[in-house]
Amino acid sequence: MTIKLDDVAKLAGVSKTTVSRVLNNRGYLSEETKKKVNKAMKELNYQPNAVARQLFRKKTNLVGLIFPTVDNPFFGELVAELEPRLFKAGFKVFIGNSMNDPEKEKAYLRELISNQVDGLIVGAHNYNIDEYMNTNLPIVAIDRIINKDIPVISSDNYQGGKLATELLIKRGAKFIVITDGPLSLQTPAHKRRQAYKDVMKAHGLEPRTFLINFSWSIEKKKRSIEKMFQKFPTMDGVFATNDIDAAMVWQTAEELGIEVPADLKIIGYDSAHSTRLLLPKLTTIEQPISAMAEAAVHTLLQRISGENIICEQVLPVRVWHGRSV
Amino acid sequence: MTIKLDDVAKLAGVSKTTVSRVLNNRGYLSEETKKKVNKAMKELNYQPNAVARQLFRKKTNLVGLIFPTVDNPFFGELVAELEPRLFKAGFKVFIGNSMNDPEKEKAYLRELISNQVDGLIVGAHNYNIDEYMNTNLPIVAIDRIINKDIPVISSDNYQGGKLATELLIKRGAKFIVITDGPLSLQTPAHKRRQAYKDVMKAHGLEPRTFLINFSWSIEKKKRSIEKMFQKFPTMDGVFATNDIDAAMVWQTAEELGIEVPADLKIIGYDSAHSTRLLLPKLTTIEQPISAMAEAAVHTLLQRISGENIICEQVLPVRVWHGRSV
DNA sequence: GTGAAAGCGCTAACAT
DNA sequence: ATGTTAGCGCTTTCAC
Repeated sequence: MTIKLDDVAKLAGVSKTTVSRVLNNRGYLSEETKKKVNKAMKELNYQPNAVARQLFRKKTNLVGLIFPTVDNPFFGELVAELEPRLFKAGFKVFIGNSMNDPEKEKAYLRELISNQVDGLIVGAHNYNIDEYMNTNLPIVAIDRIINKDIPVISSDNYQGGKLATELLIKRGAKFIVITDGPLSLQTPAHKRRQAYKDVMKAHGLEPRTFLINFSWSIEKKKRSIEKMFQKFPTMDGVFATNDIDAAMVWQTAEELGIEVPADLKIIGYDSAHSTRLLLPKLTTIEQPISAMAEAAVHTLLQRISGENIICEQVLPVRVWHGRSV
Repeated sequence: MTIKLDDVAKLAGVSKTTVSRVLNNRGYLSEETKKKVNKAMKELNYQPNAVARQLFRKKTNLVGLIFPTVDNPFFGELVAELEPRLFKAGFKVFIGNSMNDPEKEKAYLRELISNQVDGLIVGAHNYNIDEYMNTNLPIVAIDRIINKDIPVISSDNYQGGKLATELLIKRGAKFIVITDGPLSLQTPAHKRRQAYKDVMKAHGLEPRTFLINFSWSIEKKKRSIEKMFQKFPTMDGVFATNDIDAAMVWQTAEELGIEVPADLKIIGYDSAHSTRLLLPKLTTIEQPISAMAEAAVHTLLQRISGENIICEQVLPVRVWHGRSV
């Protein structure tokens, strides 16, 4: 049995109200009473029940995070940057890894709403989900379009795609393939592909897309990449829209005896801290993860406090110069 | 204003009790009533308030996860493996990144207890924290000793340290340095160092430890590693107790013109999925992350359901053969 | 089969 | 300066 307010009150010889007042430091209290109550709380090792408070206050100080998986350097770093900022602002964090499964995402959404979270930060890359529409919960999306009313934080995907493609071309690549997820996902990240196409066309080169789904297993991705090499034997450049895929392309090239960057130039995307530490030689587009987290939390807090600012925030990217291009 | 049970009851023309029964599928109900109520719930888009339920039931179906940071391939993968298993078992997940800050860990612990979590999985590597003692909350620790009553899941750290050291020696290294965190942390991972020492001594070699604290910044780690090379100019082997450090050692060696593995052999530890994808050439000790997550969840669920099994579970490790040794 | 009423632990009017 | 009481949204005895 856990200790509750009433137990403390009885031990201190006062009413529940008084204990509550001490707990919340509200109203008039004599020093003596405060001391008595504090002593009783210590003695019983009293911990207030947050659930009861939440019910009364209709505020939980809980924020839900829905992301594909934390087991990916980009999302891992993003969550690691979000969480302490939210904690500092007084929020605890629920996490849900949707693995890009719409059913799981829906389930999370329901659970989180049911748990009365005060807000949501969503970075999962899913198909349209009605549940987002029927709620006036404060939500912020990262790199994802949910609907017009939900603010989106993203990095400059068009610029990133442009920088990547131009760099490959500048270094002499002509047969450049972009690896990307399905277009059916509504994400600003598709601007990377648009930029790629635009730049290719501007240089009189033919754009080619090869599908690699983010949520495929490692084995399936690996087989797909091998197929890509078969399908495009004269390929001399790859723009992979995330670093893990870029690393797998590089690995496959090595297995096939293809020299990087001499025979094949590879550029990735994301450049999370841990990726840069493990594979600094990978040339890649660096997303400002920390700044994105900052913007997301800032915007969410604004929303929670009632400011109904609708906006899209686009943060700058830059090239991380490794040795793969 | 949110829709509550009472609103549904009114619209359906029944009592709260009946709606609650429909919601929980309990007791006798006529088909007709069920239909009426379900219709009303749909119409109002009713979502039950989990907080109110939690207060009544004294069960939250919430589990807290306390880890240093999800922005590290090992912990990221661990959390990614824990979360879906807990979700499947009906639990939602709170996450707290302690960054090995005891104050933050204490704060999390208090918050989570206050939030009435049903259980805790702790993998943060901290100094002793009293708060763990004064609770009879079901807890499972990963690679960490909290007290005798708390089950520990770990991989076979002694065997890992032995395999690593023996491999370095077998390939001809003689001046082998281990990089490790401070001994003051109570973690079974210290057995890696013990195994290293034992094996070195058995081969008549002198063990040498170089401190690299997990929670140092990248820059500080980098400077430390550079110092290590200065301090031990004849070093020909490094056993890094995590892969990120191993990668940094390798990177520094390259900058200094030292050939790996010819002049310097490096072996890491952890071998998370994403690390293996990014840097498959790193020879390292592979922890069975998925099996550890499975064991942790299984044990926690047992504890939550009241079985008071005290146990230490040690799972096997193996060598990932890259090209750095 | 269905409803009225009490209570989970806490807070805040409204007394006194 | 402190206590009494009602109520947050839900579930569950106990009646009918």
